[in-house]
Amino acid sequence: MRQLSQSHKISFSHLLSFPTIVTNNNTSNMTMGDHNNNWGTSEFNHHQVGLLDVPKFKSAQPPSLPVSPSPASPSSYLAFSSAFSPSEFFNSSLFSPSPNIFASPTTEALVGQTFNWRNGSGEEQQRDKEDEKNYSDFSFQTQIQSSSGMFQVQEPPKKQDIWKFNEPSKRTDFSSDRTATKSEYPSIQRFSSEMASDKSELQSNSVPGSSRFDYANASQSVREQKRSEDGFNWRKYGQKQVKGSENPRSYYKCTHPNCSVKKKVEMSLDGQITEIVYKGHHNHPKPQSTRRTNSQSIYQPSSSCTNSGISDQSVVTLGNPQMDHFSMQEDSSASVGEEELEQTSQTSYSGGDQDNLGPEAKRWKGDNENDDYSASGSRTVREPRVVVQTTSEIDILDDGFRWRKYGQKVVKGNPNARSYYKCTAPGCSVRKHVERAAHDIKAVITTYEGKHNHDVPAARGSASYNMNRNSLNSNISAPIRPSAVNCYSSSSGFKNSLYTNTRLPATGNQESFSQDKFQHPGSFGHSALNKSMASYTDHAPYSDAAHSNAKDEKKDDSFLQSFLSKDF
DNA sequence: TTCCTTTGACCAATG
DNA sequence: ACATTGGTCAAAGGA
Repeated sequence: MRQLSQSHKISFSHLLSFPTIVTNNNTSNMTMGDHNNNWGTSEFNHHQVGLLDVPKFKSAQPPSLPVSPSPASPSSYLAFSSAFSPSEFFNSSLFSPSPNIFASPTTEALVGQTFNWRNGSGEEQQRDKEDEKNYSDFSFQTQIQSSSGMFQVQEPPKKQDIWKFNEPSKRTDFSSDRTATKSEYPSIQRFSSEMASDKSELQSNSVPGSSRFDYANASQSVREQKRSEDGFNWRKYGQKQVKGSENPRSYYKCTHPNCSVKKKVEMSLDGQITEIVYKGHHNHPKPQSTRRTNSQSIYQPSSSCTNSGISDQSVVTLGNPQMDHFSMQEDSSASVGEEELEQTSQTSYSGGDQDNLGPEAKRWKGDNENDDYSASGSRTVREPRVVVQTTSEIDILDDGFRWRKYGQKVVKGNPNARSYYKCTAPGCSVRKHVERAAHDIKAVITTYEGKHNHDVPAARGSASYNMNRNSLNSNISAPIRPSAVNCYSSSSGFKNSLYTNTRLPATGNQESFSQDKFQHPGSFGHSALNKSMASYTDHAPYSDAAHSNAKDEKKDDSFLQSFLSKDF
């Protein structure tokens, strides 16, 4: 582990000194034969590696949890504009994948983004409500690509009243050394909350180039820093190495008296929170935040950060530079008050098929079924009924289209969750799902269904956006644009493409359409950084995918319905 | 002194 | 009943 962590060590300046780290440094060493496929392969080593750490950490400290995000300014992170793509960086050999934190291969780089999110400080509930209507419009906008929010209405987890919040890419490591100090973690958490705490502050800080971090102010009181992004104070009471994951799991209790809310957090070795599971509901208001005055000092959001507010009921995932994943869930049944809707989760089942719950989840489920905690003796009386999940529209670098995640599940034969995405273009019913191959975490299987009825969207704000749109012709809008398409899934009609051993699915896919890319560079806001040499050899199957839209739509609906009703 | 994290040990749930 | 695994406790130590 430590060796692994060492391998991740890289200084921030070093990072910046390699702003155009070439993708696909690794060549595929996995053959499609592993899947009985003869698909074109491209290297894909997707992972959620924490990025860019600030050089503040205890040397030689093991990455015990909670690994503390360094108090780097988000702007430092956000400042990764087109000049530097973290995803590209991740493609470099400087990073190795974290096998167990492969949350979503489709949630790639989101750099230099602009956030719009709901504000959530307690005293601003009124404004929250006003903002609420805009909440669905929550969006990430990036200089390279953009994301807009989505809602995902999920049925309550079957036989499960825990909130499981999976944050595949909770944060970004700003430090070069993963061995961050514990005080840094709250910092990053605060970033999330503080981003939410005051829109005006953030906006005022949203000055281009203001990617400055006030380190002096970062070292404020420990207690303050220990407040999590959800606005509550937590006390860690345990840490455990769980099976099946190299990421240790930390257990936290709410420090408020008589409050038995717990959460467990899994964090990858590189410091990224890969999963947060909440249990119970707070029986108290969120602690009065004093961070507001500190927010600016702690983080000076860069220009790419604007803020429309984050609700206290939301959990902000400041993610992985490859993925900014904003997730929010609301417990419609919460009775403590809206302020108590802080518990959010993205149902992401880590394992098991039954109810999509792994043993671990079942344990907590069982606890909740009993409505009490054996340890604390206090009771949890509220259960989430309807979960509304807001996730950023996810821009998929790999194929140029924008995708919205609408589901995730673990399927038989593969412990890795399969992410389901739908093209966000209006009227476009193309879907795809992505999963990491069971046998090789470096391999990602992407399965497409349907045909895009639109051009490849260029990155919003991209100078070439219009050019791209104008230049794209119908031929370019070939059904789908994965790099490798192999076969139909007999059951779903999905078409499979397999990316293997590539750091980014993006590169492989894009490369597969390299000609398009060159002809229409605007199609890929980050294309300049893509130097993937992966080749795509077989487009033919796409013609098979060119079903009629009507057919696809029908299939979409049925699929989605069945999917949601069955698994969500 | 207080509060927190760390961490090994213990307990309980699960298969 | 047993082994495995996850969850929690609590002493020790740090900030």
